This record gives sequence, C-alpha cells and structure tokens, in this order.
Amino acid sequence: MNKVVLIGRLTKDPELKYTPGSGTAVTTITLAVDRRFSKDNQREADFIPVVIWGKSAESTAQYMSKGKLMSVAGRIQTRSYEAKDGGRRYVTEVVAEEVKFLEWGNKTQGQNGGFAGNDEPGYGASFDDMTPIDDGDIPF
Amino acid sequence: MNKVVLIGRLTKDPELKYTPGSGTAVTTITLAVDRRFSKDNQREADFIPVVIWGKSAESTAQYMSKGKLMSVAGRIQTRSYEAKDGGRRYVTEVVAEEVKFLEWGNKTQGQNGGFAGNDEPGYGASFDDMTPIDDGDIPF
Amino acid sequence: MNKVVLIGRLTKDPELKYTPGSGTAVTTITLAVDRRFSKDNQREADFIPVVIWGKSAESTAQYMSKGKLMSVAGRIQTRSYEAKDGGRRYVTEVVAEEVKFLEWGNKTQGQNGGFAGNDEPGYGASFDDMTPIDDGDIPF
Amino acid sequence: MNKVVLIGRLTKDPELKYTPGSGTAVTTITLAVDRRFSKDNQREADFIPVVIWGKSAESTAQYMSKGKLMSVAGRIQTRSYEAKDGGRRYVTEVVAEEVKFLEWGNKTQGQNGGFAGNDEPGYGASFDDMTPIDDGDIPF
DNA sequence: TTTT
DNA sequence: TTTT
Repeated sequence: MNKVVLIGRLTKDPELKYTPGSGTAVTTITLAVDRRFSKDNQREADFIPVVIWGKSAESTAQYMSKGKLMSVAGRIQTRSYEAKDGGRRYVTEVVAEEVKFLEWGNKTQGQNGGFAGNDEPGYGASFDDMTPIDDGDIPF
Repeated sequence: MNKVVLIGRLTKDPELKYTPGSGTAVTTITLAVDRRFSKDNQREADFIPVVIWGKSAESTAQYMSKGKLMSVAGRIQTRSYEAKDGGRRYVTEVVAEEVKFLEWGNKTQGQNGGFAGNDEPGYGASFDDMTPIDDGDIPF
Repeated sequence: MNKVVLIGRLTKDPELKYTPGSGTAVTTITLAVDRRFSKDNQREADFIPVVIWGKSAESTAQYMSKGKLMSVAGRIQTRSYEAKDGGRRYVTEVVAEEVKFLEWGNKTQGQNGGFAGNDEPGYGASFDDMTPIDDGDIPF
Repeated sequence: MNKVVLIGRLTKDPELKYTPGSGTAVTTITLAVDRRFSKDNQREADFIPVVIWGKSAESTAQYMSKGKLMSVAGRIQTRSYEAKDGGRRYVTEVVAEEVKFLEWGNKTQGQNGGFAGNDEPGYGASFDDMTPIDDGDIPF
C-alpha cells in the first residue's frame, strides 16, 4: 500500500519532455503544499517533486502554470542515480496516478486563459488515463 | 492537503534518538513498500524514509525490528541540508502521524517476542499520540 | 487505519447547528464527487454525507454555499438510529478532520463574496483546529 | 478525488456471488475498523461495508474469513434502492480498488490454513487486477 | 545502504 | 446484524 494525496501550487511552469525510447510524455513539477502548523506563525510549505506520465503530462503542460492550484493522487517512488561527483544520490518523489486542475491558466494564454472551460473558474478537470508506461527513465 | 498511507517492512532495526534540545524521542526508519506492477516480473519495492516522533518513536523502537510489517499514515515533508562537500542536499521523507504494528517482535526478544500481547500474533496496535513537537531538528 | 480524502461540490447550502449539550458547532453537508469512469459517458457523481465539527463547521457555514468546491480529509464513521417506522437505519458518513475551501462565496454575500480574501479567487484556506468534541450526538 | 484507505477485520466470512448479467465475481464484506479515540475508554469500531469486484472478490472469499485483518484502498460510492416498505434507502459503501491480506486463513481450511504461503504468517498479498466491471448491480 |  |  502506497498512497499519496496532495493539493498544492506549481513552483514553476511545467516542462514537458518525451522519453528517448518510446516517446512517452512526462512532466516533472514541484508542488508547494502549505503546512498546517508552523513553528512560528509564518507561512511554511513543503516542496514536493511530482512526476506525471502520459496524457496527463501533456494536459498539465497545457493547462497549468506557475502558481496554479492542482491536486495529485499517486504513490511515492524512490530511485537513485549517479551524481556528477561520482556519489550516489537518492530521490524520493511522487508519481501521479490522477491529477485535477483546481485553477486554470497557461502563461502563454495570459493569466486567465483563452480556452474553453475557462469561463467556469475553478470548475476543475480530471485526467486519469495515466498508466505509467515506465519504459524508460525520466529523461532529465 | 498532504496525506500519505504506507504499508511496508522495516529494512533495518529502528534506532531511537532524542533531540538535543527538548529531548523529544525520534526514530527514523526506512519502509520497503512493494510495488504493484514491475517492468519485468521480479519483485520490486520503494524504500521510503519515515520519521516518527514522540511516544510512537519509542513504541516503534521497542516493538519493531528489521523485516516486520507496519503501516504509517502521515505527510510528506521536504527539507534540505548542507552536505560535507558543501553542496545542498534535498530530502523528501514521510513524517508519521499514526502508526500501526501489523507484525510484532523485537530482535532482542527473539523472533517472536517475549512480551504481553505477542500471544495474539498480528493483533495490531495503534499509536497516535504523536503531536510532532518539532522543536529541534532531527539529530542525525 | 481509516482515511478519506474527497474533493467535491456542496449539493446545498450548509446549515450550521449546535449540539444541545455543550453547544458544539456542527454542520452536515453532502459533497457531489465526480466519478472517474462512468458506464456510458454521462457525468456521474457520488453524493457523500460529511459531518464537520467545531470551528470548521462555522467556517464552512460562513464561506461555503451550494455548488462551491472544497476538499475534506477525514474518516468514515458508521452509526445507526431508530427510524420513525421503528426499523433500524444504518448510516455511513465522513467525519471531517481537515477542510480546505477551493472556491469561496456565501449565498448571502452574493455569488462572489464581499469579504476579504475573495479578491484572490481559489486562493484556498485550511481549517484544521477540528478536534471532534464528540460530546453529544448530531442534533438532527 | 475520492480516496479511502482502511485496515480492519472482517465481521463475518465473505460470501462470493456473481452478477446475473456477465457473471462478474463480487464479494461484500464489512470491516470492523478500530477508532483511535473513544468517548470513554472502551474499544470502539466503525463497521464499514466494502464491495470487492473481480479476481479480488474471489481471492478474498478464498483466503479471508471472519476476524482476519486486511487492508483496502478504494473509493466511497453512494447508491439508493427501493426498500420493501416502498421507501428509498441510501447506501454509502467503499468500493475496493486494491486489497492486501494481512492475516490468512479460511474457515474451511482450519484456523491457520493449509495452503502454500501460509507458512509465512503475515507475509501479505496484494490483489489489484480489479477493474470494476460495473456491468450490473450488486446481486443482493 | 535495503524488506518478505 | 458486527471484528480482535
């Protein structure tokens, strides 16, 4: 059992890539998720790396941008890679199985859109056809 | 919103520490969580670091050992620290808010126990009095 | 372990009540949660009863209204009561432990508000000081 | 978003049925899930109805029995039906998407088994090939 | 650096 | 109608 649910805001615009092998779409984003209690009273957040595969990777790149709010359901994945200094680095990230856009708007379309569906702010959308075709590694 | 649920096995015996400041108990474990689908058909797992605070940290150290099965509900936390080579390292880990022991047995008690409650194998136990008194940093 | 996360829209305006005993605030709402796959392709939803206690009950009554989007984290609770026909009825509902408002606006304030914070649509807000002071039964 | 995770014990032996239409396997169980805090200090539980479809329905019927511990990940579903007295009844239940057996043993096999895998008590097993082929209604 |  |  390995279940995660997050609601948070993109720390940057998503960047869409494709695996060298099969050309599967993949987007890696970081979600800023507000913490409920903070030591002092200043706003605090966790910055959680999220990998999105397939059609949802493309939707995220198309409809989301820096600062927008979205939810992710998925699982935690760990992997390691060799760093440039020769040392091994261990990565813990969330792999999305379901995403929902809670605010819309891509930078290239202006702050608030220019596409159908945007008239209903916060309407939300689900993309879940996301069988992680884990055929290659993340290309970055 | 930041919610995680895991069921997995300890990769090593838990090691209990106390924060230098307030002496709060803290245990860091790694859970091996089986993946549902693997590329080929060999067994695969994610190795997820989990931090447990307070009374639950002590219970985990007391009742759990390498290989035992437990569940954790909590949240994902990110932090960074300065590595010995001067570079910044980013850590993503789970902070437990609720733990449940699905198998019992501490190494020092033999494989299958030697304490009350062990007669009922797999009975389970919850420890949830785990207000993360985040008063210092993790002492390691 | 008993964990639930929902994102959905209120099917009606929330109605705030107080327990006869200790006067604890309580709101019961129904969330319409879209299903991901439907038999045919028409929109389908589950209508999930949610009980909210304490300060969050008051916040929900104040800031939410029919059609607004919110998230709830909590647990499933079952209870039974005697129906008017003498038969026993069994109720399964969600008890909120954390709520987040993903869209704002109370009916009495017009569709889009009239209170601070509304300028940032979809900004979101968390209320989690929700120790369920389960001192009486739900007064309805 | 509609996510549920439960760990609990079967209140009765599971009973396997097949839909009249396509003959899909389906099992309905009730899980007794311990509450974390109770008013007084007596043990309390929620009794949560869970519907399991497909191959997992068959596995549950085969390997689980009254009192055994299992985990379920899934979603909350609501439906209504006409009662014998003509009134409408509303049902809220969990539909399993993933099940894991935390204790083994089918009644017909004796308390502790008689099948391979049972030698390793609490080893656990996942069944997740559970595309809910929602082709008919639950046949009971 | 990994568990059954 | 409930489990350990």
